[in-house]
Amino acid sequence: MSPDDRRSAIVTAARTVMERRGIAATTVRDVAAELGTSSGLIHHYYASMDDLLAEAFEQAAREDLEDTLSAIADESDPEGQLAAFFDTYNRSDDSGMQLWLDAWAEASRRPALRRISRTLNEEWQRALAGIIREGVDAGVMVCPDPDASAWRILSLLDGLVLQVVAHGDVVSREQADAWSRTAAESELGIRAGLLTPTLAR
Amino acid sequence: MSPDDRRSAIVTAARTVMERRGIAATTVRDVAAELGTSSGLIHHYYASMDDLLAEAFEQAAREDLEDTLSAIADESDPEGQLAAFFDTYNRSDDSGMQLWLDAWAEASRRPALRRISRTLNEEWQRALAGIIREGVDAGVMVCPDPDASAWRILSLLDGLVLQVVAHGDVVSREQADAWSRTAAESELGIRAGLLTPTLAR
DNA sequence: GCCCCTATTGGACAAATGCGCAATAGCCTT
DNA sequence: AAGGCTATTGCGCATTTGTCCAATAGGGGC
Repeated sequence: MSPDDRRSAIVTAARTVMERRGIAATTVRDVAAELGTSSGLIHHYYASMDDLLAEAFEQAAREDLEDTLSAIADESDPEGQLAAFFDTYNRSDDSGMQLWLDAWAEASRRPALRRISRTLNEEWQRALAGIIREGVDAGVMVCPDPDASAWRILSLLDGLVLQVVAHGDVVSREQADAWSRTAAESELGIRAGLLTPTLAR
Repeated sequence: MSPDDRRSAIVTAARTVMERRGIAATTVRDVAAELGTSSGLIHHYYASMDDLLAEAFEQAAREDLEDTLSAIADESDPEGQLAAFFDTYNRSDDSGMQLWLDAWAEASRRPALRRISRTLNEEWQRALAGIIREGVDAGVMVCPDPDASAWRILSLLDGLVLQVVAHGDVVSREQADAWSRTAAESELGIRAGLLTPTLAR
């Protein structure tokens, strides 16, 4: 197997294990077992476990982001883009959010992870702020501070989904989805119900 | 030292280590060293490390909650109670929030921790929902669904403070504070500026 | 067909961890 | 003063972890 393919296979295996066991609990041997190879091979390609974990998290998280960005790009009007944002965000499964919980908790102690986590969070916020700015320019949204609104909408969504993933039934996935859409409608001064899940319409 | 005092001293030491190293990274030996005793003593009082971590987290988190509850109780009108809620929430330092990040991340893997984390989150939400209901009854707040609003306000606050603690300067503490107060004002239909930090008034 | 380069193996190693246990020390009762 | 109960010690054990390294295999260039 070529070095590039091998590196890619290792990262993929690491992602699989990470989603099952969590970032902190992912071990070299787990990844090797998932690959069906030896643990020494992992270190032949990655200098340290931290490097591998950081790269695996980045790839998984960036993939989710790219999914959302491309779904946004498929829509022409700002309202459609915003709806697509919520659709793709809530379509992703719980394991993706569990990864984020791990990353946020570990961020203050692992510099490599913090940088990646922070950068990706900023990109999510930027994407959202961009939609809002377009909406304001097009006159379909009202927002005095798109950056602040983007942080608020994103943080509310994160905070609600966090409850779903960490605690189960305290808040349901559907409530987290519906409540965050409603809050966004109010935040951006758009018609109530406009952001109802496009799948359900 | 009496058993009760000893148990309490162990939990206090565990909290100190937890705030420094994080929940997952707190070891029996760390706690013993913090206490200046032996590791065997810890196991004489706590059957497992998980039990100790759960109890230490519960104590730390409950203390924060009680602080807020008593600050709320000191206020007579709902608006004052809501302002007190934000005041005490934001007065607590980052280490408290770091504990919550750890707890949320570990919740899905440690049953004892999940139960406590979930229960405490529900108590926070109940306290907030209670204030809102009083406000609605008194005619000073408008809210069709106090439970949902409480979850939204709490989750937004958590989501914003999460950014502060995990990533540093992405969002400032002051922004997290101000933005969440503004959102609450809008959510509950109360006058903008009414929730401005009471300390700053 | 031979040889070298590197991907790959499989285990060694030290450090760290939770937990248990036999021995000790210190206090309270009698 | 004696004795017993228990808090406390200090170490040992088994396990798990990241990391490293000498040995092997296998394939592509001469």
